[in-house]
Amino acid sequence: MAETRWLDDDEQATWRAYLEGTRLLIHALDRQLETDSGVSFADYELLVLLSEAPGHRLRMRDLADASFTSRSGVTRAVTRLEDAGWVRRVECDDDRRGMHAELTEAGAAKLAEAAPGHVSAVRAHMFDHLSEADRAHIRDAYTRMRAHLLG
Amino acid sequence: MAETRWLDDDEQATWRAYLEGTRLLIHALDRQLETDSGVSFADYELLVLLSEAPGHRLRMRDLADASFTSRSGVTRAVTRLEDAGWVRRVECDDDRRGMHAELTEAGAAKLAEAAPGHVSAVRAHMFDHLSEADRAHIRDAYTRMRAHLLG
DNA sequence: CGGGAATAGTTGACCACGCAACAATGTCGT
DNA sequence: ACGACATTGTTGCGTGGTCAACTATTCCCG
Repeated sequence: MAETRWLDDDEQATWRAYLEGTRLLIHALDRQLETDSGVSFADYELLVLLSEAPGHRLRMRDLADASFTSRSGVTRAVTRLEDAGWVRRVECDDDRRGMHAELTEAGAAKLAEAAPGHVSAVRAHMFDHLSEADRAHIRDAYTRMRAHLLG
Repeated sequence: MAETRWLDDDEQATWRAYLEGTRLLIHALDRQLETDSGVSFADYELLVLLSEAPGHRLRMRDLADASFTSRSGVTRAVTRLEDAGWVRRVECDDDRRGMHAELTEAGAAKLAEAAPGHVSAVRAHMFDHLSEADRAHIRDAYTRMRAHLLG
């Protein structure tokens, strides 16, 4: 085991700013969505994923993968969204184990209602503070990190 | 209400890469700490904060602020850490409402044991993928975002 | 084919966290 | 000095999440 290479001051500052900024950002977005539209950030993202899928539907499994959460988490989230009337479960006809989660009209409407405020908040809290160069570096860096972590 | 300015493709890509990369990163760090040292990432951060504080102790309130979590969260986390023997509660002598959370010897030892692996993971999953320029942009951008969100 | 292994989704048990309410204590203006 | 108000830490409650176990179904290889 080699000697540990600790973070220098600059790396420390980067790490802390990133962690704390991210925590504050997510919290702010969550509160904005919750108070303005009655949707949590996590649920909002599920609705977005469904809205982008062909036929506005996704297998439970794919929804779990796409949202980077566990399958049981998706099961419960979809039940929640179903109770709210924003999603319905549809059986697969080619796989009798399978279930689709499908966006309802009400779900699409809720998304349309919530989206503008959310996008504004993302701009106000993040993109408005980024230069073109900042954004390019962040995009490329996190794209690499994501690829590495998925590998 | 003005027309919503949606995210363009580049902003979308940035946002998704950042969100997903962050989620994967935190998850990876959490698992590394949990499996190698039996500490959650959240608890690890509390130990770090205490280790950096004068006298290895912090008021509950300050610990909550520094960790960006709620007070009740800190109360329960400290109870958890106390049960593990890594932290002890010490009454304030200048404020009878007050409580200090103080790092124990065992807590310091646990931190010393966990830190190298954690730092290695942070390097492997994040800093190794960042150029000097990437890091500078991320540091500055998130520092601004954090300041804005704290304002 | 047929049967073991893999996969889909759900559920139960458990844990972590936030909010609101609370008692205890401190602070401050008048 | 005293009463209104603020602050501290804890707790009950509700919510949301993971892991492991389970059933039902599908896959695949001998």
